[in-house]
Amino acid sequence: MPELPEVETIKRQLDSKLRGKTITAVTLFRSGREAPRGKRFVAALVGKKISSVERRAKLLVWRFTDGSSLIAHLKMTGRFVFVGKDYKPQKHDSVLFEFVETPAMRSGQVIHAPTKFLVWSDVRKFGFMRYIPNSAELAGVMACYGPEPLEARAEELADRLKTPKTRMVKTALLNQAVIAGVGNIYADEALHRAHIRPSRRLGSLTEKERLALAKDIQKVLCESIELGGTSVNDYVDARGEKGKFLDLLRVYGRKGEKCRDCGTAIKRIVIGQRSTHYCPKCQK
DNA sequence: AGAACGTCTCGGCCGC
DNA sequence: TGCGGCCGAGACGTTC
Repeated sequence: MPELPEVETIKRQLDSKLRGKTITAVTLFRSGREAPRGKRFVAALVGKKISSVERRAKLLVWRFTDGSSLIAHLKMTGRFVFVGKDYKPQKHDSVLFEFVETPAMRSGQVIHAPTKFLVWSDVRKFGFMRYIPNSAELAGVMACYGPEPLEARAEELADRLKTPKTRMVKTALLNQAVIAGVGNIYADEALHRAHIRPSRRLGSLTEKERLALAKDIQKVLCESIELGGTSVNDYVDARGEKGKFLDLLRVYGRKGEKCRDCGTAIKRIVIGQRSTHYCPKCQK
């Protein structure tokens, strides 16, 4: 599923196409967790004008001009994809949004002239959308997350990797309250770059190692964003295109293949029920 | 059959 | 004995 670089890619596409537009229709194809209390969800959104689309951790945030917002989490297989006017809903689609540039008024009637269609689909239905009525409530949701790795200084990120001393570093990286937005792929990739084994306990890391890891987290995320993220299985961006970072992965999904640095076979273990990949020679 | 890019909840264990 | 912290297991649909 999308991690920070993939969500960031989608965020940029949504922001560039939806900023300033108004939602004119929301169609639900099935009930589900992604659209709690369907009618109210639709009623809350229709007529809202988007001031910007932002990202926090792996959440997408549509900010509306009236201070309310819509948050969306793609989890493993959620997707926002722009579609054409004659698009036929597919099996796992659940919501279709229609937008107009500016709602034209004539004799007190809103003239519907849709210019954009966006579909939300989710094969596994883990993802969700939630309408947030005011900025205070939104702030509450955001407060659950640790610092944004591309906004915080590396030193600040490194400091968050000190405790609890007995926690495995991989487990800490996956915890969104520690650092926001890092998921399974980029945790493994950053640890390889920093030459640190995923099973190391935080208490065993030197200050130098923590700082190196923090900087490698920032680097790998930036590099992936440049290439539109990583598509392992399902991920596509809002244009329906795959990310191109897959070929640059050094360990994730490369069990048995040679380490690009030393030629040793990449190992796969399980930590915190997540598959974890590392080079037994390069990572101490 | 087993695993999949995320996260939540629950139960058990450890240590103060 | 009580409680917080932490960890692992299981759950959430579906696909390949």
